[in-house]
Amino acid sequence: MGDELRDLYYHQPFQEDIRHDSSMVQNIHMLDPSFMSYTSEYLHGSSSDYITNNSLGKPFGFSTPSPLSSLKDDDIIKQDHMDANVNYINNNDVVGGGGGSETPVTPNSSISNSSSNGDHEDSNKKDKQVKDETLEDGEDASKKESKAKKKGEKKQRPPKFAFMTKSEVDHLEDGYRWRKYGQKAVKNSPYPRSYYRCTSQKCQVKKRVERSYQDPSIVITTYEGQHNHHLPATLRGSVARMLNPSMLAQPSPLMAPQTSFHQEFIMSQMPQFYGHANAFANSSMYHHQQQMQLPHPHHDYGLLQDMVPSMFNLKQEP
DNA sequence: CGGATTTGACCCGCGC
DNA sequence: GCGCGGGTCAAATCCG
Repeated sequence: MGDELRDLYYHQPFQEDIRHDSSMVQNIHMLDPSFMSYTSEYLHGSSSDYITNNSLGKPFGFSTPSPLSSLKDDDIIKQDHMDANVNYINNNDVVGGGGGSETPVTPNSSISNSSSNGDHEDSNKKDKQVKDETLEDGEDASKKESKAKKKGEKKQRPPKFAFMTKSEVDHLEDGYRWRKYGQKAVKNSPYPRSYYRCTSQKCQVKKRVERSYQDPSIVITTYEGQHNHHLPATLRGSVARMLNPSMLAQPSPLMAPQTSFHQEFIMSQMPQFYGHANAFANSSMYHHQQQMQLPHPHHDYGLLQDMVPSMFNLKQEP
């Protein structure tokens, strides 16, 4: 992975809280890139703007519309088909963990620079709000404004990070407070997709939760954006240690405390905003197909940020 | 009563 | 241009 790419990486607000339902959660499967095809705008609308930093990308083989179809409890995820619009970078750092040190985590910066993604969301929201609030005389102007904004460049979206969790509960505790703001039926799936927004003021982080129709025991969670605040005080004590240290602005092991907890990180899905789409569309990594034995939960593969360093690599504001 | 959830309507981007 | 699907809004409703 080139430096220029890494520099563009956002820090990902990933946390996995297995506190309240730890007995039910058996495996945590980091999501495969093709899964992200369910976010049509994400993939289709900005395909060229994203690069998946996915160490396991190529082995994720899903020929059906749902990449989860082949998800198995035996830790193997396959992929034989990927959305041609999406480009994947095979980040060996993730699995090997050896590259983790290359992208040091800067624990405190997630708080100060989170405005980057919030801006996008804010602008999007503003477009709508302005439209609504100025129906009388400002409608034209607002429309023009929003159009002009989109004209030049495609709408940028915050970084996303998705993962699969084997769980009986849809909405996993992750230490933050969320307010549900929508629910939509998922095409070809009996299970709806729920939309959540962080309840913290000015925090634009969202997450989507849906259940795999292929394997209803699997919950797919997609985070979007970065939290610009600490964990809620009431949750910090019990959850903090399990979460991304950068979210807590203090170093703490992410995975280590969970050794007693049976879980598996199977994949990483790291969409990135980066215009190297075509560069990888035909790459061997992109087309490489093979099964990969995923890390066993009992193996010590270190912190998540070691596995997926780019996830925790903050985008630095100039 | 205030905050969270539900749910139908609406907006937007994309493909045909 | 139109239809479809994803995402969001916001009024109504629920609930502690």
